[in-house]
Amino acid sequence: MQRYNPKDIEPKWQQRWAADKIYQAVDFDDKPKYVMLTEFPYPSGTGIHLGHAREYTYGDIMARHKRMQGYNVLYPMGYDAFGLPTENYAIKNKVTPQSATDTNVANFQKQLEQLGYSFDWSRSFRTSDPEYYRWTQWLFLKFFEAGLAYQAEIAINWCPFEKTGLANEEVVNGRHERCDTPVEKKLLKQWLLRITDYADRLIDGLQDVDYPSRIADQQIHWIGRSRGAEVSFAIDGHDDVINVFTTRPDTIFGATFLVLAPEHALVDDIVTPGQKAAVHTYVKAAMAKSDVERQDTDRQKTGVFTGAYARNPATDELIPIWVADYVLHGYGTGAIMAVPAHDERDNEFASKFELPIIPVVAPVLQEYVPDTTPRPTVVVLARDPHTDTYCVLNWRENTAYKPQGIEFPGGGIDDGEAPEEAARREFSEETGYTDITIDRIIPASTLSHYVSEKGPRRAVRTIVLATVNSMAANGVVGTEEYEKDAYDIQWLTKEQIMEQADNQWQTVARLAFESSIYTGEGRMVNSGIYDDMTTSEAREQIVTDLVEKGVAKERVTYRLRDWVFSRQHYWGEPIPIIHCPEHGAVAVPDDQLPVTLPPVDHYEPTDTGESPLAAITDWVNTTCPTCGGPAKRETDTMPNWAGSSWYYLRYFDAHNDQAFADRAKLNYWGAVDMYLGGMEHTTLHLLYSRFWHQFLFDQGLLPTPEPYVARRGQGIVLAADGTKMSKSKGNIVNPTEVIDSGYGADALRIAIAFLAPYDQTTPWGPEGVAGTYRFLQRIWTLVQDFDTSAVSDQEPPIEILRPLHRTIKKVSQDLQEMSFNTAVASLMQLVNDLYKVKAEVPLTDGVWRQPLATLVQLVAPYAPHMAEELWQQLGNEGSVHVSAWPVHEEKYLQSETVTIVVQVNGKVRAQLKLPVGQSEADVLTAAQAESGVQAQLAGKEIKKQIYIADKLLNLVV
RNA sequence: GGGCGAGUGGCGGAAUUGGUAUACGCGAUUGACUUAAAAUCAAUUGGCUUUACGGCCUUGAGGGUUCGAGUCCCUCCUCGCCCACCA
Repeated sequence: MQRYNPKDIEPKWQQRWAADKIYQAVDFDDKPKYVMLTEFPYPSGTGIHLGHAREYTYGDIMARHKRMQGYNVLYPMGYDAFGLPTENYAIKNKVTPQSATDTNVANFQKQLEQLGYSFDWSRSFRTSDPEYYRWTQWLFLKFFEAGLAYQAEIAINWCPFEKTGLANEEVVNGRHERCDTPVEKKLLKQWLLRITDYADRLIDGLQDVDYPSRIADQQIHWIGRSRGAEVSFAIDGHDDVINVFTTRPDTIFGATFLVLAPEHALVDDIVTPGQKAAVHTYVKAAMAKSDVERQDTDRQKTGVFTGAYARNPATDELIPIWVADYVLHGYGTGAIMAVPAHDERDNEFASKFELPIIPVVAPVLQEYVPDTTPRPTVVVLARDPHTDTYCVLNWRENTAYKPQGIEFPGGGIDDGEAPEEAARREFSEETGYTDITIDRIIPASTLSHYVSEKGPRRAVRTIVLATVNSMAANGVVGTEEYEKDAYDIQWLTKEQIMEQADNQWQTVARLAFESSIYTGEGRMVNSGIYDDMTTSEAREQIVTDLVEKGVAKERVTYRLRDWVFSRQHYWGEPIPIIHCPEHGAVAVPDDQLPVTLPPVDHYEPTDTGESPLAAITDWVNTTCPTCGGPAKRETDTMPNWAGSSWYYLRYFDAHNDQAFADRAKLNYWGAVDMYLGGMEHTTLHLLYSRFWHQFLFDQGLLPTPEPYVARRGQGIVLAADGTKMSKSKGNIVNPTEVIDSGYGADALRIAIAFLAPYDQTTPWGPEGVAGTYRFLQRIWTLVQDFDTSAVSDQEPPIEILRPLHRTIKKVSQDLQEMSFNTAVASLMQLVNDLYKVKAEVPLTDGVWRQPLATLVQLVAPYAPHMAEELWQQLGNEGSVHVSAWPVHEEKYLQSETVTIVVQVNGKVRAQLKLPVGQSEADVLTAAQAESGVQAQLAGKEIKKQIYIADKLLNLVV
């Protein structure tokens, strides 16, 4: 008998599999194809970590399962080798990036092979191979030819640490996502890709693919499509107009001022002489601020008046034009109409600079009666400062017009009366208190309907906040007949009010207490002919009317910006463009691709915003492909995301030197069937590669509109203490060390699979591997104890077949759902069951042969080395990894007896082991015979019984 | 501040989608083997209570629907991730 020693077994089979090429995918095979893709790694100097192992182990399990199910599986692997980390590593270690990449890739390769993954290594490549980036450059030129790659001098995000421009997607909270350096603005001539042209396609395409809603939602949100209107405001005494974008044209009657971004082109034109200095100072200061400073939402609003006015096209009133940095230059038109009553930012700004606030949308608090005349009313929230309580009327019982419970005092505003006067009058009439100070008025802030003696009526309520100065009261409580003795005056805290008030009064209280402004839907007030319309009706009608007047158009805007595609670094694909004084930017012709990186001594980035390539004059100076005259090469390189935007396509035809991939092979392999990767790439790599793919599809270069049929994101592996693994904390788990410590790759793979659901972030318990190693050993022992020479023509007993087939079913189902942890649990359960059976049926009996072989097949995707070894020991031909996946038979799952749970009043009182298919009456009789049930039924009458066949009987007494 | 997700033993986590809560593993305890330890095998392991049979409680907190709720509904608390002045 051999001991289970992974150190012997694992390298042996790794070599054998490579020699036999059993994992090589076959182009144009008759079997159905399946492309299992995991994100290729960046070959850093630190080697692979547990996060890589988790991703590739899941992918490998699925790939192996599909292969055994008879698919022509392509499970490829390569290296995303261009980019700053390698360049930095090379600078630090005084080597070239090329040789640093060679070293790191060799290290990665060794580690990945050690884990026994079934990659088809024959299709591997690095994005930094000239044979590969030749095609990255070729594809870039397709964008260039289509006008989707363009140069522009814009203020871009600049990372001062890595000395390069960045894409919008690489900036998180104003910092570079990779190195956490605060990002600066820098005016540079940049290459950009027009990803915004694909904004709609990138959203709509998500309907045809199987992505988790989390990922799809995040992409949709990132693209940020808003439908609204662009409205022109005429500048007073000026020929120009200011265009603003708004999603709420219904609120235009409440637009009391305009705000321009500091960068807005019209700022200089419209500023009045008196304001020139102030505006200039403000704009200069705003430009100098970093993104971190400008995006700090805790910061107070700042701004300055331009002295100019514009005419609100709805009200025809003149409204002031301000400049403020809370309006972003890059979004919409860089100018807004401010509606301080219904937008929190505008409200904050208006409050600070004392600009008028006019509410135009009122929330509808109660069932609404539109065909009655609205009646202006006040509602008074009067506070006693000594007790911090508010005065309410508590109605004693339901009357014809008032429900029982609390409300705030108040009533109708008489003709010619100001809201403030009405508030004083009503409050004193209803409560007897007379000495109050009015603090704040929230005009026309809610709409509701009520029933009076005159029938249903409608109230537009103005909320009045007041302070009670003295508790002296005149004793008059209610002047109307129906009010007399009908309510009590109470003083309640905010909390008590929120607890006791109905929805209507709660909303009133919330508006008053939180001074929150209403941003939701409702009905129009203070909006001329649009009054009483719902906000959505008004939205449509106002836009229609403004379009007719020629001052507005419907418009869609996006949060997404064009992709800044230039990097000022050495270690990337040179952008294949030649600048000619005569012909401008000219594409490098096909036959001159690739534009290779020149070997250089110094490739440190510069502070000037120029690539280090610019200093290599030999390389830079060239001739124009169009006229042959002297010209210069583009010296910027592509971002790290370029090579990874199409790499999966190259696996379909990795060594083609005539095309990025052969069309027939692209047609055969089609789209990636399952793409597993990290959540952090959702708005970067995943979005970028969908963009490239959609564009290439439109160019007729690809057969499918979307690159990935399905996408899943694996969770992060944390350190044992629940914190993130990091180099600085020294708590990184190295997969190689786990393997070398004696547990082997198989035990590690199962520990990963068993850890948690695949998409869950979870801590790594180092003891887990000890447990899975033990599990493997138990399987190993079963096969060692089996007499491999024993034969039997008998069918194995049902005690073996039932758990076996139950497990085949469960494991197959779980693999389908990627529930790897429960699949492993059920395999462990099976082994436990078999250990019990071996006491009855000795392992020397030949009936064990088939069940053991099946067990080995079931664990093969998880523990490929041990499974292969045992498969051979059991005398099977060929590799277990190309054997046919077992299929369960229902007949073995059926049992003659079932356990029926007996509940009394929903509590379990007994369990009955009964033959299948008993009648309800028989089950009841059997249940009543149980002592535990009898005790509960004693002296009681069964009122109701619920019976679920072969499962449960619940008696209600 | 907004969006999404999650709270189950000492720990990682199960639960057929409304029907025996705590599968499987780790850890712990005990026994067998051993001079001993490791390894292995066998057993116990949610809490309180009872000599025992048993009883009571338990899925973040509180309420609701139901014969029956970890699962559905409402209110609240906590944590994680993503986004964050996007008009």
